[in-house]
Amino acid sequence: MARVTLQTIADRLGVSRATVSYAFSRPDQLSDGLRRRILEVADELGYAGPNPTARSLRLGRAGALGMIFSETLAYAFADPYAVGFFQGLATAAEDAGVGLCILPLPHGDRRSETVRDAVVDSFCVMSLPDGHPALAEVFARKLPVVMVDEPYVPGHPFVGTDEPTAAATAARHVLELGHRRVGVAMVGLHDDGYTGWASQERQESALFEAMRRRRGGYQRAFEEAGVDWSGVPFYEVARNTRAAGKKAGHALLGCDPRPTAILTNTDVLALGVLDAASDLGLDVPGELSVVGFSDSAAEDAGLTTIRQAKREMGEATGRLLLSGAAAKPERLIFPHELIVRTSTAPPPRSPRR
Amino acid sequence: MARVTLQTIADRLGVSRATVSYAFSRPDQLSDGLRRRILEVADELGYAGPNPTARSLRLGRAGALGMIFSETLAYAFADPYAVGFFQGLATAAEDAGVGLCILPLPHGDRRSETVRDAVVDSFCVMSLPDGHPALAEVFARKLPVVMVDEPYVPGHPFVGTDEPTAAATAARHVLELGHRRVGVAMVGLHDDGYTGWASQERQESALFEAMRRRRGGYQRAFEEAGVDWSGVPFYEVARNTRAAGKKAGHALLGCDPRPTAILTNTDVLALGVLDAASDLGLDVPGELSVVGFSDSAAEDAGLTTIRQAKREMGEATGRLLLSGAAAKPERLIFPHELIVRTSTAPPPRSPRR
DNA sequence: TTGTATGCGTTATCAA
DNA sequence: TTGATAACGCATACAA
Repeated sequence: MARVTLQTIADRLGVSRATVSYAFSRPDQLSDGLRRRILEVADELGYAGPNPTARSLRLGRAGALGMIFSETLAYAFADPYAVGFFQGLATAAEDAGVGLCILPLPHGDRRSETVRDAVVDSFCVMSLPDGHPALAEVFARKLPVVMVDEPYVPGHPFVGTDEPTAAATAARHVLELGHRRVGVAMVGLHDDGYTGWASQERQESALFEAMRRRRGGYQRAFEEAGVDWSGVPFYEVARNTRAAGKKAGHALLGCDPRPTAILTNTDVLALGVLDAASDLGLDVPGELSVVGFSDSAAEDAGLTTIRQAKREMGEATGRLLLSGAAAKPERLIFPHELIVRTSTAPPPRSPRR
Repeated sequence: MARVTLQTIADRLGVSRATVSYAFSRPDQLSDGLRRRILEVADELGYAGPNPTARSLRLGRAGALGMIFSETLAYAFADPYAVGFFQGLATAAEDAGVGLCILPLPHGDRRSETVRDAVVDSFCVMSLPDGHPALAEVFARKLPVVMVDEPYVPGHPFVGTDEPTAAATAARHVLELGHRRVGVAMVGLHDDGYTGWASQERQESALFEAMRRRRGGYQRAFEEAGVDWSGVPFYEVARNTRAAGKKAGHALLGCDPRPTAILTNTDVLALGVLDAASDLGLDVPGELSVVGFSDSAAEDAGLTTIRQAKREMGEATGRLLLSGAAAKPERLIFPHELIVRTSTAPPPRSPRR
């Protein structure tokens, strides 16, 4: 009973392969009695049902949507923004009755052909740095692709946020509250593992387009408000974790003069900054204002943040891919919204030193 | 340029299909010049590379691991326990260089053949209620399967927690603190959407094995402590959300006499109970102790809980499936641990009424 | 180093 | 209602 196929069953019953196929895939094309007999024998022989791969080959469809992240999967699933997006994407897949295939990319010197070998009908590519080799592999497959957040490839469908405007909104919020000594903590600019102060040049040459533009939004808001951007302490961290945020917070709060407000490009980082403030006994928002980004972990902590429609973005991406509309190079920019909670307030009148 | 295959390229160059195949899959079997020419023509013709489905059929492997939940995917991704498990599973898939294919199950009257059609080499089945039809569909595929948490199917590999003991540990904790008026809030016993008080009979007939056993652990601890279980108010909710936990909290805290401690079977529910306590102006843990489960959302809130090794469980499941060891009916029970934080304390001396 | 032939397990077409 | 045949696109044993 090594391998039982349609043919095995056909032979056993003295009918043709096609007939057996009908018994499984087109029940209405067969007399009831014969069908029952076929199913019976199939069961008896331990037939596992029509082989999905063969079926897929014949039918020309995989029944699955491929999803690609730049980071390790453990990291991706630890990111509330990504998980939120995921919820939406999964919902779309669910509605269409197709699988959602998460494709790990090789990291370090590990080798892997997942993109080349993935049995999928389309790809969702999220947050890949400029020039990442996986992007070329994806395009080589000549399947529908939707890019999410970054990179934007002209001529291809894209789903994302108006990064500069969203970031500027966050920055303007603290500037309008009256803050003039503002620090910035960002993650996801480069993928070289660097954590520390980032020069203007390093900021501008960020590998990840979305974060690069987000940073540009901060700068623009400062310039429009007539606040000197070059004096803004800018701390970059390598990983989007609370611990990294705390480290950034301590670095920034150690500046002289100490910032009265800190902008971060993720909520997770912002939580870490709050930890640092707490370590130093600083009152938030009395002595320090903190702004997050994406509203993915902000509510309980009372964090002011920029809300993004992560779930809707995921769902839209899925529908684009599954409806075949991904053929057209649509560009879907989802709205964002400043959510003011209790982590921001005007700066103290005479700040402690 | 409808469809370009190996044959198209072979014809164009006047070589055989096999030669072209070699150019892609066995570069060493070919002269460098010919290989380059082939690749060139392939590029020119817009060849997308060897068709993964055909390749998969020929090779007899899919290069993907299938994953099944009982809930909608949006719900699964909102559950921190599931996401934690996922991190581990994804890590294993990543290490093995295979895809992780999430397979939505049909819900409501929706029809879907995802399990039957999934191009995967094995299945991970998580938290399916007893008798769920998807389980039969999975077994019909005759592929390696690992069940996680529930149901346990004798003769098949299983990864889970010692539910009764873990639950008893949680219950014993509050009993040993001196609580005698304890309420219980649980989710995931049935899938009929019911929210409200649950009779003893309804508790015992819970559809989900893990939660049924977890509840049994609570009861056992009470009986061993000589506390009357039948007097324990037991509130059941349909969804694992903070809002549902809050509702349960209000119901339980409305009892007379009011419980001085509440056990919940998820952290998310416990957070909701804390919300309810806050609504009523109850001090935690001064006037009310709360215990969660799984340590998935507990830390910030200072919640006492049972820590489960979700990520390790996911990784172990993946390795079982990917190493081929899933052939043996291994039964991996992962350790749990009571984490005491600041949501539990002895009951008040003379509790308010 | 390259070509030939065959099989992987289905399903669709068309004829009986 | 059922059967024969031809794809689907590829990889491999074997021969040249």
